[in-house]
Amino acid sequence: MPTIKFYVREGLLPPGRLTSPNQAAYEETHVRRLRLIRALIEVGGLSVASVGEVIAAVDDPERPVHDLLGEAAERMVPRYGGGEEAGDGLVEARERVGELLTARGWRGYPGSAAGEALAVALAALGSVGHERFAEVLPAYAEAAELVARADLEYVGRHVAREELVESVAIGTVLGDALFAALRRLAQIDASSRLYGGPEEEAGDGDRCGEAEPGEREE
Amino acid sequence: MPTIKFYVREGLLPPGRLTSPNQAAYEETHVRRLRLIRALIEVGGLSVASVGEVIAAVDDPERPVHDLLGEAAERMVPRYGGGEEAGDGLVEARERVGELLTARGWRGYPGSAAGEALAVALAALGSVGHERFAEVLPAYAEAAELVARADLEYVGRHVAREELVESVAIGTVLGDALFAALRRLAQIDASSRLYGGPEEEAGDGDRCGEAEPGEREE
DNA sequence: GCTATCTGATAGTCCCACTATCTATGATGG
DNA sequence: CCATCATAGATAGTGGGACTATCAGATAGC
Repeated sequence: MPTIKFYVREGLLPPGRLTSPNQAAYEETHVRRLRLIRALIEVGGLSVASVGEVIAAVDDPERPVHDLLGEAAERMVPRYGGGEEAGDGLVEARERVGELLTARGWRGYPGSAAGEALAVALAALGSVGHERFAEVLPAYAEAAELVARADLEYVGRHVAREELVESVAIGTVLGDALFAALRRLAQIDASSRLYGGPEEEAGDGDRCGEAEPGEREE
Repeated sequence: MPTIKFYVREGLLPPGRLTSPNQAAYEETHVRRLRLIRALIEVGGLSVASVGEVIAAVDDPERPVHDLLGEAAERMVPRYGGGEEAGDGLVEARERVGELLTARGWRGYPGSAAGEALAVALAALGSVGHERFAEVLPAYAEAAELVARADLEYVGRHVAREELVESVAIGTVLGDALFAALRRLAQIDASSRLYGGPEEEAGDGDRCGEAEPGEREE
């Protein structure tokens, strides 16, 4: 409950309608909004400040439907402090990003947050000796297109106009987490298949015992 | 430089070989290790503590090649405090994860960190009114397989045995960032294509001006 | 009327990633 | 040889982020 007050203070959550100077009424939308906030923070790993930006975008009625998805997606590139010692392979990486965009026929400018994030990731890979990793970019891009198509299709099928921005925010952030987890699982499977034991690896979760969640206090 | 000392203290970086009580020699491996650390922290968004675990895994010579990939991948699920008020849709989500695993024929137990992460993400999506998002899981899973295959292929082609764990660590963490960026770009393209203007959107990065990196101090 | 509860505001706590200071030792160079 | 200076190692401090606790003041309900 004190956390809620905190979010209100931070502007993430609108204050409840005051029925009297000391009594506020919270409605359905508040609960919904709070769940959104928690999901973005806990699952998406966003900072409170980032959530604020997302919320602002969600609440802005001015957004044209066009580039709204892109814009919203744009706003939530989480990390990257900037890195002043850029030089490294960043310039090259940016070029590579540009090449990829044209090769794929993707609209979008390499200077966008997403493009820059890609360049940073590529540069980081290069700096640890994995410049060849760029070779798998086509496969990654293919997969990304697959996912993006699925996202769009889902949005078109199930999402009302007025919920568009919120859904994009959710899909972008939680989708990342979702896909990351799936990638992990697919990797586990693939590696077990390639290097692994004869056949059996799967089971009902014998080791580690992930079943008990109680591990943190609040 | 003080940061390096800090990492040494935290056990992320081995101390340099002392040539005399006040002079230490750092070699190639140190630089390499430092770059790995920075990449994991800055691009991968891992905490120092998580990096420590990854490093420990990388340095452990006991790991059998089998399940090493999976194990390493397992170790770096970043987020999720645990959440004691689990109940929600988590139980259902776990079931859904199990179904997905069997449907896909993926080896791996739903109770693994990755499986749990997936369940958490699904539950979060459900809690904000997007339970239908599960419908796109097959597409996501397909994409994840694509990516995982590309990863494995890359590893098989370019990575020596003794660098395996490190490469998996890098690939897992930086690959997430890479793919997230690509997904953003693909989404921007797809949405621009669907809702967007007539044809032109791409360009050479006119707005925002991402070119100047200098924004933080160190 | 009395108390328990809620609002809003202010201040404090805890954790994390660093960063600064301090001391002893030894390098460097005139 | 001796003064200056840099460095290793240890200890303590800083700053930011996300909460959390405390404190009036104002009812709501008994």
